[in-house]
Amino acid sequence: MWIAELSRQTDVPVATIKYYLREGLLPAGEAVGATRARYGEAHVRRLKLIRALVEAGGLSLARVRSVLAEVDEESRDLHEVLGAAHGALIPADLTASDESRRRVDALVAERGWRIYSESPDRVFLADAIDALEKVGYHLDDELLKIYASAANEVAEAEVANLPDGDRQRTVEDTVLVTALGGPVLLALRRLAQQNASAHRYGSTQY
Amino acid sequence: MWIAELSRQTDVPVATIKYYLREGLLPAGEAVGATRARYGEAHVRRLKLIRALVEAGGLSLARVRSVLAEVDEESRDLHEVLGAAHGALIPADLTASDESRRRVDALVAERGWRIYSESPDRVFLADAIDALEKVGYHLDDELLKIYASAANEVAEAEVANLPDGDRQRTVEDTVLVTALGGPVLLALRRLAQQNASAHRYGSTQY
DNA sequence: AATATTGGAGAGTGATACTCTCTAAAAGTC
DNA sequence: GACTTTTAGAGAGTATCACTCTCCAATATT
Repeated sequence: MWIAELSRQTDVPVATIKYYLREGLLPAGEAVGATRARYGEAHVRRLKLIRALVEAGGLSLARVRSVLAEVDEESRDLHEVLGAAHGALIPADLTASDESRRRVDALVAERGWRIYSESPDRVFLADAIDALEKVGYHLDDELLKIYASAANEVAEAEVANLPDGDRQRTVEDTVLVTALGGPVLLALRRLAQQNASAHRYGSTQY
Repeated sequence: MWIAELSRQTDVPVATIKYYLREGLLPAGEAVGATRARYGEAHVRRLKLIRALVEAGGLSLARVRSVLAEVDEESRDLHEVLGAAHGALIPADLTASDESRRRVDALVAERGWRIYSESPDRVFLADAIDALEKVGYHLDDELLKIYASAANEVAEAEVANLPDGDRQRTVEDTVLVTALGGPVLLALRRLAQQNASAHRYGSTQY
């Protein structure tokens, strides 16, 4: 298919597709002469993945680029790739207090989670805890454990639900579930918070 | 205190404080002569709230502005204000398929959650489900229920943990917990996903 | 009197994600 | 075979966001 058809199938303007090609987010099509290139199903899928991560997942193109680089990484163990793709989903320039890092490490150890010790998510979590403390809200251990157990239930179900497929597909699916499931979970949490606050603070009518 | 002191206490540059004043995110100080104004503890707290929402919560200034408008709304019932402040945390221009809206409504009904029927979170959730479907990943009812139950556990604990305080404080705390607790929950979920995928796909070493 | 700080307003900056314009080459149409 | 349309590729332009800088006259401080 030509670029116009790729644009039609994905609802992404031709100019934007060209921009993604230039930026290396989308592999070039198969050149047919100097001013023509053919695109295939792989391009459709890749383009949908990019748009999903950007629009629904709220990722920057820079972050999408890192994620795609990991998705395409073929030399490593699948589990390693999943970890790396995961890492690419979050900001890289984080600092967190030692106190919070210790709390995170203790939590991971207590739950017996198998996590790379250098996983950026550890630092990210410690940083998020710091942000709460900084604004005067202390996240106590009990609440943290409730978060962890809820997170665990969700994650186990998500990973169990991942369709079997080839390696590329599995990595893509994992990235998608992680990036797009987040908004789902957060929306449900806000709904549940509204319900809980209705019970705590609400008048009778709602 | 003068603006320099406000800047020192909050670690926000004077130029940025002036910008927030101009943008109406921060109320003006008490004018003392033509070129001097005094700021107080309320300004420090407001400024910390803004930075927490922007930096840790990842909100745009426009969204922060709507949230603050709701926080300052004094004429309404507390529970209503909480709902509105909640609504201000999410984008406003959403469209979702009828199919997903129905699934959301059914889920809310099944759980017996007390939610305003026009809550923007319903649409937001339906939209997030659509985004997953669009990319070829079907979120089945069982998984959706697991998300909902995990969200419920977290939300109940969060609301129960909210300190007693005056109305203004309660609204601020709710907004903070909602906005800053999100990253915490998502980070824990990613850690739990890594653990789950270690078990499903992992080699022995990690 | 000399120096420093402030409020206020406008202009400038850097990053991000496109979007538009242009050119020469090629493909399709009559 | 002339004419119209489409394409690849690259550069320039645009819109938004969140600051950040500069300047001024009016105070305060030393």
